[in-house]
Amino acid sequence: MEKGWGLTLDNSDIDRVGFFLNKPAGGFSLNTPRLNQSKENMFSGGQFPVSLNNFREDQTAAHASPVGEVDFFSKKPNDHHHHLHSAAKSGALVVKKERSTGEATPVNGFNVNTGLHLLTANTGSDQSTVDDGTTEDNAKNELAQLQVELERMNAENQRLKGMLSQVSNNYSALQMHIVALMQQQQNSRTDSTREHEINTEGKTETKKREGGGGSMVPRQFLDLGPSGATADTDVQTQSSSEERTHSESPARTMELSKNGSESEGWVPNKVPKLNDSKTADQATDATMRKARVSVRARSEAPMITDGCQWRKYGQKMAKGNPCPRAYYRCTMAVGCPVRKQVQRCAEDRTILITTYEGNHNHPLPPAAMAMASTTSAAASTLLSGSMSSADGIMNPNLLARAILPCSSSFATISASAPFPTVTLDLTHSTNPLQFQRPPPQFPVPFPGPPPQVFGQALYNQSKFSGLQLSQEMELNQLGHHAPALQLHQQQNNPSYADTLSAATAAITTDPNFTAALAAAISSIIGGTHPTNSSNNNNNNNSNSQKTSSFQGN
DNA sequence: CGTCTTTGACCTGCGC
DNA sequence: GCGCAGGTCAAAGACG
Repeated sequence: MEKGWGLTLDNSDIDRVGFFLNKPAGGFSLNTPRLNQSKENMFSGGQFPVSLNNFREDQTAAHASPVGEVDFFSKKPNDHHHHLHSAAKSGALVVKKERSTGEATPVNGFNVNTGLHLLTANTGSDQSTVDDGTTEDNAKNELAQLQVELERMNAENQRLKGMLSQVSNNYSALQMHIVALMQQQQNSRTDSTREHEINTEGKTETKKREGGGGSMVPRQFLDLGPSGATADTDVQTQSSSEERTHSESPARTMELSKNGSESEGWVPNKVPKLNDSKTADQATDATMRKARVSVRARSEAPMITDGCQWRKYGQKMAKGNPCPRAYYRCTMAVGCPVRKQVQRCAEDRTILITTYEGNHNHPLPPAAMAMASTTSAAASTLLSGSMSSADGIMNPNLLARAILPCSSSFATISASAPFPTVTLDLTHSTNPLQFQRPPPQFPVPFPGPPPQVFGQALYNQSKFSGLQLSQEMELNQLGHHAPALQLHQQQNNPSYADTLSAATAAITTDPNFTAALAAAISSIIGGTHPTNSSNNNNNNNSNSQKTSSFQGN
């Protein structure tokens, strides 16, 4: 099994990345390194920057000096009066009114701040006439109330955090969907042109499209992933899929071989084990494995730890690379179709190229959730971005936009491969202009908002890549107002930019962080549906059974 | 003893 | 048809 890997992809890292880099949009500022269950972290995260921070400070002060507080009430009546009066002047009177009207104290910063003033605002010289006995009880009650409020706010904060995450997920999914729909619309307008392209590039493509559902090839994947697209897979497309696979392979493989970096990845040119005896369902299983996600990251370890259990089932010497290519399959469940290939880069052997394929058909531990959603999410989103035709293959640029709205410096779509492949390159230095890697085959502009972790971390770099203008333009085109807000935040808020810079530096210098980011990116590709694996499980349950013979070793 | 890795053999598709 | 390359299988060995 995996042991001693240098890269780890655990959820904590993902969360750290995600919240640190991405979440502040929408007024929230979840820049706490770890938003776990710690109350202090919860509040210091700044979700309620004014009221809660003050509240915590107040409470801390109250706890830190309880004696002084007691002395204040019992031994120094003058001061007592003085403080109470000051507090009343600064708003303590409101607290008393609230208590007099009921137990349900509204949670807002004003009230909390009022409590603070009660304890700290003692600079005045006025005398108070408030009753001592009731005041002491009130203070204790108030403290208890504040503690209750604190707990309640914690719960609320947790709930909001979850809601925010859900909203982010939904937003990403909707964004993908919009892009897909727009592309579909555009495809219908440029159908004739595309036909010409298809005839030019793929000698058998047109024939396949004519032959029974060939145009729906990408749609086959829609039920495989979590993108939320309607599951429209039918058996008709499966045969055509296989047919396409075989017929497209030569030209695309040759084209791919021209790209040095891409050729190092996993570029299969055939569907494994699809013979005549295979059923249509098995063909479906094969097609679901077409879309791939390739991650390039620097690591001295032989393999990145992504939370899943893998079993090595083969190793081969690939042409053009002195480093052997290792083949792994997921062993977390019998019949899980997910496989991955690990190979070191020929030019730079510190770079580890990990290519994932397929969807898990089993629940996954949290640590594996990020990378687990990679393949299925990439597959589904990748292909849902080109729903109605083979444009996902023929027009990789559009496809890339649908999948990875990010800088071309980090993500590329290899449409020359027989199957669409998302390549995430996380090996670059902090200076985005110093990319040693050969230019990506299909640059991926930044059409949409910086999605979650990936976006904000890379968006900063995309600025230097000269892509910002097009990004903004497409932002407007897509009507992504929230991302536009993020953009302005980034531009107008120096601290925000500093945060991004620091994050970028951390990402590019820390291998673990890079790996974590890779996992996060992979999750985001498909909208980061928490139930991704379970969805896939549902979608692939039949597959797992059908492929038992295929997997059964 | 069970699990995993290693590694040579085998299968398949493709180009010539 | 043959050779090449990618991918997979499965027996043998290693390991805990």
